[in-house]
Amino acid sequence: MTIEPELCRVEDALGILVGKWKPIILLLLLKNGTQRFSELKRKVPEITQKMLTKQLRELEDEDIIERVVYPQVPPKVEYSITEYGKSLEPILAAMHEWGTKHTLHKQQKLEQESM
Amino acid sequence: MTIEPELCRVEDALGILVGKWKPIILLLLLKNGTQRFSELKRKVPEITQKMLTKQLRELEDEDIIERVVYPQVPPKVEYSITEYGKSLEPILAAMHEWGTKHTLHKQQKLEQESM
DNA sequence: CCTATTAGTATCATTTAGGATACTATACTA
DNA sequence: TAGTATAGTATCCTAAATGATACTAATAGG
Repeated sequence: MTIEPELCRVEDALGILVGKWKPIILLLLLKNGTQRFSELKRKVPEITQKMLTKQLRELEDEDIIERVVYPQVPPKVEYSITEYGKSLEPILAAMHEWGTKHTLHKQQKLEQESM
Repeated sequence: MTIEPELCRVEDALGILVGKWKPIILLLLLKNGTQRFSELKRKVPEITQKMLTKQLRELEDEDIIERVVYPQVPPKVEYSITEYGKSLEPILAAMHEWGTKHTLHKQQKLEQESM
């Protein structure tokens, strides 16, 4: 296996996770299931509507999440992780595990430096 | 476990992998071991020296790679993955695996749409 | 009739990432 | 003595991501 195709596959996965708000959106949906636009907005107040919409659309375009519009007024739109999207969980789990170790690693480094 | 610390850990890992050239640099070093600056440059000709330097420095700052300078002229600097950096491999592997499936998924989607 | 509600868009501004190009030091070689 | 090689810096510029703010439609409730 040369490096090139391997790189592409890695970057495919990375491309889907990258975006200032995508990880938290995915974690929220994975954890709490189907949620309305306004619920997500409420749980991540720092995000602007424009950004929330944009990140949701991008995830939807990749079939990671599903968008269901109810024909009501005021509008109701629900988002949920697709079965396919759930396949990202091992990656997120691996990152979470690594990140936890990394936090320790950084702390130890700081302690060393201060001695 | 609330979402916040979980998110931070995920973003720590993500932050280290994100950067236009970081994945390929890591894959090259993981695959081929210690390499000089110029070797990396040769294998990734599209990258500018400035960017290569920058990405290498960022990886070094996180202890993912190690930089060894030989006091020679012309200069010789070797880069290698640290033991700690090797712990990123499961993440890269998970991404690679996922990306491979994702490529298939996209192909199937295209075929469906063209029917 | 006025107001709140929801899930957005539209427009503009700012920030961050990335790129192009030129420059450097110093020893070795032709 | 001019040219080459290496691992960078410095400066300027462009493009992409993100943010702030204001706006919309249509209905229900007071």
